[in-house]
Amino acid sequence: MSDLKIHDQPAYLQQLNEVQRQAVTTTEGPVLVVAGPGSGKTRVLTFRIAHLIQQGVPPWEILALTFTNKAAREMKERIERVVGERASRVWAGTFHSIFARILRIEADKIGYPSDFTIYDTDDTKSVLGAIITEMGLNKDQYNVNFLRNRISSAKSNLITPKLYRTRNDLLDEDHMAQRPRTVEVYEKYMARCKRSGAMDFDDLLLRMFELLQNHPDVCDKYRQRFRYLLVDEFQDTNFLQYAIVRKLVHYPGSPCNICVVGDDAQSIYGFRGATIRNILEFESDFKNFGIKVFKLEANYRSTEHIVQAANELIAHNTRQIPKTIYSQKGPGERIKLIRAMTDSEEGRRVADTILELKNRHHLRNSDFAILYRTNAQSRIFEEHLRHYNIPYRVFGGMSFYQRKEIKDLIAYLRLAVNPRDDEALRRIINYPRRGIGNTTLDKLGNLASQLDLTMWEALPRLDAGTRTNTLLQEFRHLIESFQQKAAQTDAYTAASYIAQHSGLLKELGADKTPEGLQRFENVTGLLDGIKAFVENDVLETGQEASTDRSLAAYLQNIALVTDLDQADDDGDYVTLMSVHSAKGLEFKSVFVTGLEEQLFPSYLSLDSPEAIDEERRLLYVAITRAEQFLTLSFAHSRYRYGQQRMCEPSRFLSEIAPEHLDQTSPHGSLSRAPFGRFENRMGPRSTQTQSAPPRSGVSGNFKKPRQQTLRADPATFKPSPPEAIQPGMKVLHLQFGEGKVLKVDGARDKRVATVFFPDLDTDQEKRIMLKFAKMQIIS
DNA sequence: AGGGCGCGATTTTTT
DNA sequence: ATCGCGCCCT
Repeated sequence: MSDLKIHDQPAYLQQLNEVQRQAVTTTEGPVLVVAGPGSGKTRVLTFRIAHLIQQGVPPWEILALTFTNKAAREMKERIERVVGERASRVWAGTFHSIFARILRIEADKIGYPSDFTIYDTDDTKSVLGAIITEMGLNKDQYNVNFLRNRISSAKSNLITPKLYRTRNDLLDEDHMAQRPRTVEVYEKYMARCKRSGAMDFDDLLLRMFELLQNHPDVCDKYRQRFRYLLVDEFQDTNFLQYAIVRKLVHYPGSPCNICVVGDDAQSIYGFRGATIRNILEFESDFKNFGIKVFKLEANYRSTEHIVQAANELIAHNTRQIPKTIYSQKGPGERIKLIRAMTDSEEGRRVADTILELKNRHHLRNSDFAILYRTNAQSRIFEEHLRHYNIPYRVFGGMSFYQRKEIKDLIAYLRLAVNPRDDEALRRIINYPRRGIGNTTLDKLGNLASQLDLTMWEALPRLDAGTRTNTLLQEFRHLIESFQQKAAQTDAYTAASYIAQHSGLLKELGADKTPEGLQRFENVTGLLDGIKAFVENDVLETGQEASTDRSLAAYLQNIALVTDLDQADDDGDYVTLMSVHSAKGLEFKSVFVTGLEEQLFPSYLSLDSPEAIDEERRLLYVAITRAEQFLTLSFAHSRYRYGQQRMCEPSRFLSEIAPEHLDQTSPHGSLSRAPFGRFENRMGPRSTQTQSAPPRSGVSGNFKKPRQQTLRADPATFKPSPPEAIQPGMKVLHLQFGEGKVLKVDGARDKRVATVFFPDLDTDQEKRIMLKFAKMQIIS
């Protein structure tokens, strides 16, 4: 901050160090930002976008691609803080959601309906299962998980079925693996998805690439449109994602305003196709466009021992971008090492250490994270935390949207929007049971592939005997009535009609076991979420006003959302998660556990140097999550697969200089007094979504306002017509109480009022979409 | 059509 | 140990 011209600069630029500032203000031409952990990466990215807008770039000409919805949301929020509402016009989102949006617009050009269905991993496996059954293949040999991986990685490397056929190396591999017909499965799979009007996650990328490749006019349109392109976590991109990015910016005469931000040392998703080469070779790829490289090496997160240990560790990797991360926070404490005899002792001592640190440094539960390589390790920590009454929350595991009952209802909803969705149909044609058994289903499947139709289309042509025919016809009428509802009413009306008339609610309601009750609640929770989607009148930060409240719109919203995105951050609990899930997070105190050979590094990585390097990066990520206190732990024996096994300390431990480690026993006088309230999740393997109903995909924030004096009574509440609402008026909002209208902008359906609600304790200023507003004018 | 039993697998995971 | 799946029996 020694720049003399500092006072001439906008406030946001003054919050940056020299390198960061250059990375933000070098707006033209290709830029690579190598961002070490805790180096202010997100700040650079968001300020850069804000800066572009301040410089007069129209927000809609900026495309920012991320990997998670959470990252995209945070980015938009932070941009809005600098440039205000204009932020909502920036195209910021995940690769998948942005491309889905474009593909829906351009759907007709690639022979898809614009309301195409998005298949998740389960749907994909189910399609593959049907194909191998139909082809009469052995399902151990042609294992669906293998096939899914193989196809996914082919797509991620831009290998279409046609190209696959020409690739002798791949065909040979399949032959050697006794799976010579893999390419046929791949072809059939693609054809089926197309026929069903469905795309899987990889297709969203592949079809995007093909759209740009095969339609020069469309390609030009988006090249013109997105004059400025930014990519977050670039080290996690796969070949296909990079190919799309290149397509958009790498062409003769391109202004080539692309900025990629990432850290090769934090590339930990190689197993799902991410290729570290993208970032390593980015510089040479854009040399001709005059690329500038900025390295953010100042770490504002962690103390010196932690940063240096991380540096030493990662120095053992080959192939990396040279950089030296240095701490800005003083030496701090040494890294504690726990050597335990057993996994159970490890658990106990981690819990002990948490109590001790809480005591000595006045930390909150939420300042702690326990990280592990595999999710199976969480159980022991849970037991010990429970024993000490330390509240905790386990991340990972089954998400809300993966639960069977949720997927069942969603399958009905999907079918109502797109009856060609074979996977949805297969899932619910006989659930709840309506006498359409496997025999009939097989016949239907065979007929469909014979006629090259979807099952829905083949349904009326199937003759399965008088009795079954009647049942099938009833089913058709049922779905047709759902289709009608979906087309004519809003998402909630349609969904509750469907939940009721499909018999799903009745079926679930009949089960009075605790699990059955939970399932019923999950489904009603989903319906509540849909209701919130329909009634939602609050325009979230960075959101564009959208007035579509149809079932189709709802499904499009949830298809690319996980409930990890909506993890509520209130509550004081210790975080338990895998190292992978911890990426991007930070905690005052971090425990990295199970540092043993075969576990961390994983036994599956032992025979490949590249895989070991990725494990090392994984540990690098884990270590650099810690701000002040880092504890590493391992056990000499551990139960694995029901057997107690001896284990060796991880090789990675010896790669950290002993001077950073504090190996003295942490046990002085330890208070065993229980801290915190007992508020653990119910079961040992619970997830963070235990009881929380999902929030609407569009809006999120439904914090209940405090009960205050001026609260609307739903019984007497009469919403005023939206047209009547004008700036300066006092209004009563059904949810937020009394408020004052500050301004109204937008036109017709998209009118948005900015209202100040004094009764709320946070986010008092809300942007309310008047079309859906539940507000009554007081004066 | 559904329940029960036995066998095999079991890193990490956004979208 | 634990869970999911597939097969077989009722």
